[in-house]
Amino acid sequence: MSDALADQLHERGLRLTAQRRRVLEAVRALRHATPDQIAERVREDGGSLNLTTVYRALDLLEGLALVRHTHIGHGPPTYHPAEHYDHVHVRCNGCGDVESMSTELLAGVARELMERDGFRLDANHVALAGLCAKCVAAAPPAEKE
Amino acid sequence: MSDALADQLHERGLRLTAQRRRVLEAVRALRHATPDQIAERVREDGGSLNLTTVYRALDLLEGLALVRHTHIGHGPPTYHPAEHYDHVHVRCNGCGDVESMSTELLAGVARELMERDGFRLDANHVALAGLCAKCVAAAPPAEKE
DNA sequence: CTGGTTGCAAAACGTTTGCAACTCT
DNA sequence: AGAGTTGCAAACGTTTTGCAACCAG
Repeated sequence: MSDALADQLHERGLRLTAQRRRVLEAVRALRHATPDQIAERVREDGGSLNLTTVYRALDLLEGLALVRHTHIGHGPPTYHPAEHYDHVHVRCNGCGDVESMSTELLAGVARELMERDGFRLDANHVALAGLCAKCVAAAPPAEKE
Repeated sequence: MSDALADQLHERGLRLTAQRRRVLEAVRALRHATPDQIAERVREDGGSLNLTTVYRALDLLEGLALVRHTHIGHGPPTYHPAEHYDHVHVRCNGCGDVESMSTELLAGVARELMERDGFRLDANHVALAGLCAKCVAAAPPAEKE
């Protein structure tokens, strides 16, 4: 089951360590999490884990297509289990709120880019930016980023 | 003319300094530039300018709607004169190439977000990500970010 | 004159790297 | 045993902050 991990590692001569298992578990438990939050979560669960190791594990897990990451605004990237990656993030520059939407939203754009340029859009990799209804209403919006 | 700057500053009780004028000139000359490049440019032109001041001036100029910035990939943001802000950036995660396209590309998405959620899309603020034709062709693409 | 502005040095932030110690297989 | 892996400390690049000196109005 979770030994998609074990198998994929062994195939490549890599090792299954407690840290890697914990990082993957944390990503799956949190759904949306930064490297920092992942480390913290593992520690709350009684594990020990260096931030450096989290970065290396996430890199590895992304290579194995078990996790994916998204850039939302300026901060650190957020990691998702590969199974829950399929949505577009839309972020308000005013209040910082992030909404998840169906990838459907960008289907037309994806098609156009593919047909015209052969470009394969990764609709989930970066969050769309703008101003939500509330922040549009609130006069000259002091945008954050 | 360029004293949209002077006027706007005075209205708010702020001061027109050589540094602020130089930063705005550099942004206009370069069209696409990071804070670092802006500082360098000013120094090449014989001015002196601290990086800290560039950050503060850009913040200010953005507040005055004279410049705007875009996030392209992981690196520092790029600043544009407000007059040349109107295009979408599309970035390949494989080779890092960035293409500028008409904002038209996202017009449909912008309309949908506005109608459905009252969300005002800022189509230019972040670059769309994906893989260009070349990088799609090149086998298992080792994506960079 | 005097409050806005600058430069410098230092801190903050997220991320990466070198290296010795350690551990999975 | 031996290659892969970890943790630590230090370096990195970008951005922010505190503060004294400065200068535009």
